[in-house]
Amino acid sequence: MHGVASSPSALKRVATSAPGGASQAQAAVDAHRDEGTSELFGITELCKEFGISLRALRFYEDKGLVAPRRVNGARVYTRRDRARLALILRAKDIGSPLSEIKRYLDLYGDHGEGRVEQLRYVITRTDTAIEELEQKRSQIDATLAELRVINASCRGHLATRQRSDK
Amino acid sequence: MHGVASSPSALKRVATSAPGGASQAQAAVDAHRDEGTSELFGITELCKEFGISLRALRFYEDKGLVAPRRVNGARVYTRRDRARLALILRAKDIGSPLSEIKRYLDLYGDHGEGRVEQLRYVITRTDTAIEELEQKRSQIDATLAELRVINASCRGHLATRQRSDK
DNA sequence: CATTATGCTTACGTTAACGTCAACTTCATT
DNA sequence: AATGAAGTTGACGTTAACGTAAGCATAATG
Repeated sequence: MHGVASSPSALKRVATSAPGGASQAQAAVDAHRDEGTSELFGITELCKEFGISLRALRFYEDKGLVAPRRVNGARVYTRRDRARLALILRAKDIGSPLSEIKRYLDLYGDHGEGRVEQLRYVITRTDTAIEELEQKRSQIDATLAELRVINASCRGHLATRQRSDK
Repeated sequence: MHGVASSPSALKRVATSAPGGASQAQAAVDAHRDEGTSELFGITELCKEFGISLRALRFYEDKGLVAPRRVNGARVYTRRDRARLALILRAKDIGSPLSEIKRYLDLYGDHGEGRVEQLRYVITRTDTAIEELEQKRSQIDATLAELRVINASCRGHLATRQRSDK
């Protein structure tokens, strides 16, 4: 419950951030307000949508993970910003520290178009990222196996106890 | 590499903490000194065996996770202390915070072994840990899929570039 | 027009799990 | 006696990821 997947809102996020997320009735109601403006988001809007705090989102900005435009000082997020945020949170749920996430985003980031050097960079970067994730995955598998053994063993002992307690 | 099982020495620990750990030749040499005393360990001894720092072990003591005896102020660990430490580190690798580990150990505490309540605790704890890890695993799988798509796409573009560059 | 509501920035606080220093004491050798 | 290795206890530093509060500006609303 701690350390690993310590985000209590992971499920909620998956649910609410799905392309067809909020109830369609509500979406229809909102539509007459959002018509044509639905490409821009305010900070609270985005935070509610993803279940994070304002402070957190601003913090991500400080760390250079997102860079919304400003209108009278106020942050205005585009669909791309929203997409980046989604990536950030997914990476976070996986357990990556923000520093790593930044590196990941920096390479994926504003790649105008496929400049050859850029392409090579992205390729090697994703290669190592993939390797790392695969390692992580196998670590998780190993731990899962151990946990299952422990769990089963405990259940066994417990059953024995209860039999002998009769 | 972060968050989950972030201990780089996990494997080493498994290897070096095996009952036949240090080279048997050395063990034989030590034997004439340790004969009958081999049940006690110094702090550096234990730390080396488990690949942790002195500071860390003392820290665990501060947190009440271990309580070695003192001989002239110096810490002296018994086999039971060593066993506790092994448990602590295993739990840590799973991702439990020290506070949780303490609760677990307190339950396990002086009551010899397998008290029913402790068994139940371990079972529910591993149950939730397993669920969390499974979620994380599927998240990783999703990200891996995405990364592979990006990677392949980049390789494709790169190939195209090189053909047209000829 | 006064009150909320919302947002911004700056700055200090917090928790976890140690690392790093400094300043000794104790023990075994040389 | 002196040296060096190993141990001890504070005290302060560090990284990550925010939380909380303070103070100020703007914007919407009764």
